[in-house]
Amino acid sequence: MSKTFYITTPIYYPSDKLHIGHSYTTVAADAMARFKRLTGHEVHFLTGTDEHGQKIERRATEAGKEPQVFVDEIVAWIKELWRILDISYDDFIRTTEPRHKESVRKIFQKFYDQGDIYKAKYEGWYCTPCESFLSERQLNENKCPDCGRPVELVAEESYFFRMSRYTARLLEHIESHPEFIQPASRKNEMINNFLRPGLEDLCVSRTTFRWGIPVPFDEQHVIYVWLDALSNYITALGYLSGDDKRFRAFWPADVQLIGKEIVRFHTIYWPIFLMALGVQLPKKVFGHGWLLLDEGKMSKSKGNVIDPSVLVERYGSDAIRYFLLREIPFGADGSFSEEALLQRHNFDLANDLGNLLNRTLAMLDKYFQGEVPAPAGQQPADQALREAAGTLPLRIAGLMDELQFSNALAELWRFIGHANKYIDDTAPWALAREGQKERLANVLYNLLESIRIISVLLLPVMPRTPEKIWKQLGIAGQPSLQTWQSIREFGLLPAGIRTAPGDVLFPRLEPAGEGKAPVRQATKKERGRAGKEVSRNAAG
RNA sequence: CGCGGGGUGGAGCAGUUGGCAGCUCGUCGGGCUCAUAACCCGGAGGUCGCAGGUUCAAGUCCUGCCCCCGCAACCA
Repeated sequence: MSKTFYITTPIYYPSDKLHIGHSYTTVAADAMARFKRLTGHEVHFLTGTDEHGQKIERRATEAGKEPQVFVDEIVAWIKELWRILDISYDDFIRTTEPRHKESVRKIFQKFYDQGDIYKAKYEGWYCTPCESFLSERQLNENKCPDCGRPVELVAEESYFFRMSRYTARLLEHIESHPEFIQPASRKNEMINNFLRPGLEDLCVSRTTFRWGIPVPFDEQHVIYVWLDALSNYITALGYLSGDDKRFRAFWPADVQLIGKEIVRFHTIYWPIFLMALGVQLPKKVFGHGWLLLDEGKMSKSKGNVIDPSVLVERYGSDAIRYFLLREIPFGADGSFSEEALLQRHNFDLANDLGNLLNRTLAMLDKYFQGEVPAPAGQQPADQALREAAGTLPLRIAGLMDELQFSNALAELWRFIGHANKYIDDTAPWALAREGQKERLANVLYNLLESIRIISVLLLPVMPRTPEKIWKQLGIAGQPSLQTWQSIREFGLLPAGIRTAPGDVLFPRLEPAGEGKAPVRQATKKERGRAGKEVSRNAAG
C-alpha cells in the first residue's frame, strides 16, 4: 500500500466566472498532486464550488433564474476551465450536492447537541439597500462605506458557535506545530490579530435569505457560509455518511492550499470545527500570495480581471502553468502581466528548453540518421553533466515538498542551461568534422538522456509537453522510461531507438500587436470610452 | 489607531542559522554555427529606504524614523 496524499483547493464561489487568480491556486494544487502521483503516492485531489449564500441568490434572481440553474451554468464553465488547464482533480464537490448537505446537517446537529452552538440575538449595523451587515469599524460616520447611505441598527436571532471553548487548544496546537500554518508570517498574523485578543463567537446561521442548508432543528435558519463551506473538505470524503472509507484513508489532509485572504477561516475556524468534531487537524494549510496587476489588486469592481481561458487559447495551458508557478515565489505576492508571460514563454520555453531538444535532434539526424547511439568513454565534462542529472530529481523533490514551485523550476532550468552549455563545450559539430565518431556518439547520447530526465521532471507542472518530447525521442510507447524511478539512474535510454524530430515545442511568439485583443479585460474607464461592445466576458 | 508585508545595480526579483552582494531581462563586447536571429563566454552598472547601535564582521541582529502595499469577519 503506497503512502496517501490528500490535497485540496478552496471551493470557489460561482457567483461569476473565475479569474486567473483562482487558476493560480488550482494549478499549484494540481502540480503538487501530479508530483505526488509521479513519486508513487496514492493521491486524492479535491476541488469544488461553494454554492450557497445571499449573493448567489441575488445574482440568480437578477438573471431571472433559479439559484440552482444559475450555479449549474457557472459550474459547467468552471469545469471546462479546469479541463483546458489540465487540472487532474479526483473529486469535485459542490455544496449543493446531497452528500454534502446531509453531512453538514449532521455536523451542525452534533455541535448543537454538544453545546457548541447556542441561539442568541445578533445586533449590528445593517445597510438595507446593500443588504449587508457592517461592523462598527467599517462604518463611515454612521454611513455605509459602500453606498454612503445611513445604516440602521438591527437585531436578528442567530445561532452562534462558541469559539472561546477552543481558543487555548488551538493556540497551543499552532505553536507546537510550526508547519501547520505556512508561510510562517501568516501564523504570526493569526496569533497576534485574532487568537491572543480572544475570539468572538461566530455567527453560523442566517434568516435573511433562503439559499442554503436549513438548520436541522430550526428550518427558519440556514447554515451560514463558513460552517457550510469549510466542511466540504471532509464531507467530500464521506465523513458522517454511510460510506466513510475515503475519509479514513485520506484524512487528515496533507496540504490545504488557499489564498492569503482566507487564511483566517482555514487556520482558526476550520481547525476549531474539527476539534469540536474530534477530528484531526490538517497537516498543513498554505496561504499563498496574490497575483497583482499593474493597477493593483485584481477585482471585479476595478474591471481588471483576467480571463484565463483567453490566455490558454493564446499561449497553451503548459505555458500558463509554467508561468504561474515559475514567475512568483509561492507564498509571496507577485505581479501578472502578459509581457512577463510572453518573456517566460520565449526565453525559458522556446529558447532554453525547446531549442535544446531541437538542436540535439537536429545533430542526431545529421550525424547518426536519427538513431540513438550507444554511450562510451566518459570524460570530465560528461561526468559533470551526468552527476548534475543524477542529483537533480532529489533536489527538485525537496523543493516541491516545500511547495517551492518557482525554486524547483529554477533548479530544473539550471540543468537545462547546463545541457546547453555542454553542447558548446563539447562542440559536436567539430567532433563530426574531425571524425571522432565515438566521442560524438557519447556526447549526443548524454544529451538525449538528459532531455529524457528533464521531460519527466517537467510532468507535474507541464503535463502536455513531456508527451511531445517522448514522441520526438522515440519513447512515446515506453512508459517504463517515463517514470520517476527511470530517472534516478542515468543511462536507461536504450541505444538503437529511432528519434522523430517533430514540430517545434514552443514557437517564439511576437508581442501582441495592434490587431490582437488585449487579454486583460478593459477597465471601466476604457469600456466607457469604447462603448458597450467591449465587454468580452461575463466576469467583469 | 491596530495588525501584516515590503523598500537590494535600468526593470522584475533571490538572498536559511550575520562572513568576500546573486538571478532573470535589458545593455556593451566577444565566441560558436548544431539550433526556434536561438546557444555559450565576458564587461559595465548597487554606499542593499534613512539615522543610530551591537559585532572582528550586518542586506542579514537591535532601536528610531520615512515611504509603498494589503488586512480589519465571507474577493485565489
